[in-house]
Amino acid sequence: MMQSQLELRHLKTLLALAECGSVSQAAKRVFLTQSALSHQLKALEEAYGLALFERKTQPLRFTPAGERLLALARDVAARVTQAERDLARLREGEAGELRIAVECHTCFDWLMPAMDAFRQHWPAVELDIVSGFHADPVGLLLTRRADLAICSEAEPQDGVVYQPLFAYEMVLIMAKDHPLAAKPVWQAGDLADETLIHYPVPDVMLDLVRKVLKPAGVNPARRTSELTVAIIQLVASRRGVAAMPFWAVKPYLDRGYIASARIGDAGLQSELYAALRQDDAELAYMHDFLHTVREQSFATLPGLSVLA
Amino acid sequence: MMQSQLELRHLKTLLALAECGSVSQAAKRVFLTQSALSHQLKALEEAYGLALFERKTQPLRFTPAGERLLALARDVAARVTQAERDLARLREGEAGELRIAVECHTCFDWLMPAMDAFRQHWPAVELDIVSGFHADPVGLLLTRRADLAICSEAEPQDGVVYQPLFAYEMVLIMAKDHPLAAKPVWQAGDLADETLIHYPVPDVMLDLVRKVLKPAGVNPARRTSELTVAIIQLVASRRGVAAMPFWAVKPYLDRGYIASARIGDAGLQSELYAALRQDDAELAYMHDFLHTVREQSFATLPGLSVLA
DNA sequence: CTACAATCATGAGGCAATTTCATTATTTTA
DNA sequence: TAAAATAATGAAATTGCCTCATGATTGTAG
Repeated sequence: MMQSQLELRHLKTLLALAECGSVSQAAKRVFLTQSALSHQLKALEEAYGLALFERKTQPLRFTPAGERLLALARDVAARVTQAERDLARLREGEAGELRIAVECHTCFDWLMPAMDAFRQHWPAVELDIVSGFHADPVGLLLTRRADLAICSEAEPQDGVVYQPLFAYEMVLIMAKDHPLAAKPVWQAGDLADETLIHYPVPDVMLDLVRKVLKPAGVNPARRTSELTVAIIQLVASRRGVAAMPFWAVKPYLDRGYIASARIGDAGLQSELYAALRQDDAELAYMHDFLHTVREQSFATLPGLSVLA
Repeated sequence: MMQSQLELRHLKTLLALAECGSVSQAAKRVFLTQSALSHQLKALEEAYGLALFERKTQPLRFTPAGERLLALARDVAARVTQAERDLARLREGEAGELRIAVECHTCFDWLMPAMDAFRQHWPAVELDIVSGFHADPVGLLLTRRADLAICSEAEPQDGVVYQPLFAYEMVLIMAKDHPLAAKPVWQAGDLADETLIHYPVPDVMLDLVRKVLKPAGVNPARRTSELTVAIIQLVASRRGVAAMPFWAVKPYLDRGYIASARIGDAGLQSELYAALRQDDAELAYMHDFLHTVREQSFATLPGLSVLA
């Protein structure tokens, strides 16, 4: 007994498990196999001679013992993170500059909370948003008008490195009484006679157009709006359909304002990357910002998946 | 960079290092080799890109970065210990009985603080001391009049297990103006014409008599006293010499009240073990008590060494 | 109710991280 | 200044963790 010593790795596993509710999902979160986590948890339970979870349920439930260890994990993880931030500041100093270029409207939903959290930890880093929806946010990086760019593809470019943030599914939303509202999966052709409502940005920045409609030669009517809530309202009022991140529309779906459908049989997967200048790639506050974004986003947005 | 993830193992190493002041001593404390710790610390420093210690000094000093990690270690270690205690209570319940048989007078010096700390953590465990200085404390165990016995030797016995506590050196103390006060090492023969002052216990419980004088056939005059301070006073008043644990007399040596000498060329090493009934050997509160004793003792008594 | 999909458990085997060993370098002490 | 103690280093060895492959179990759809 007590053969395997408790390690931070175990606590991180517990945190992932609590967030994901299943061993296999948690495994993806910590970049290990389901098997690895299963072994790890079994070892933990044997070490303490206590059941830590009830596995027969979905999502799995923690026993009181499991809850106690989970509380330790939350507590310790926060302290470790804080200590490592302090070390990074000792190494690189407190100050820096972080101007963020954003090309997607919905990004603000997760960007704002992340920036708020980051500001607490790095008060001396100058945070800024480079607004205006540029077709080429990476260009801003190289011309030093921004230090970090959010983008949906990692096109290799000299002097630029890409850090994966997360992936999610874009769903099609429509009025609840739309004739095709019951159809669980829409194909490109189903959109031919619809009005597509989207943000006022170039087509290359619209995943639905770029990855689905254009390849299929489908070209529906268009209408634009700046605000997410406005788009939702237009959709609910049968003025058209829109493609939105699942996490952005889930609250409206839950309340029954609108209906949603998968786009194509496999669904339309979107990815988000952060682009940085190679020189900045090792800066601690950059890493910490990206870490904060992932942590905040996974904790608050439903349906996210990890991105290698 | 950041190749090796921080683990609790590293934090434990830091704690040992802070307590011992040297890598090789710390290595003994955590039951690893000096080399292992050296590699470990180097990896830590490389992972954070920071020097954590100044090695050119004795005892070694922590840099600000090292201090920060050390603070994390103290903080986290305490929380982990507390959580594991809670788990143990979930597993085995809060209550229990812990009657301690003690055969050595000085033991009370470290036993009392340890019992105080333990009482905080296990309020429902009935703590008691079985007093009277029995020649056979292990007998009390088997007759169930005690649950734990402190003893200086681990004589194998059926149904009894021994847990090492710590080891220390017994030194000879004498008046500062004693003719042999400058002699750094005393041999058995040097005691022939002295008066030996000791606690009123059987000879088998006096390491000096049992391990040194008897084998050499030396039989000095005797005098007894119950109290450590009284013995110190008698020694300082040139009424005789005494053998005492180094940690018990260090304060008096530092203040110059008495002088001390090593007993025999290798010194007289004493060891302390806790004896338990085999049935009780897995009880969490027993383990925790032993752990508390070691922790408290190493933290407060000078010159202790670990015991396999 | 059965079949399929998803999740979890388990044992064997591979591999990488950590430890030990052996040695050299450095610092402290006598 | 020599000797003793402590620390660093590289290579070898061990340990332990992870992955793979597979079987068991649970949940779900037809």
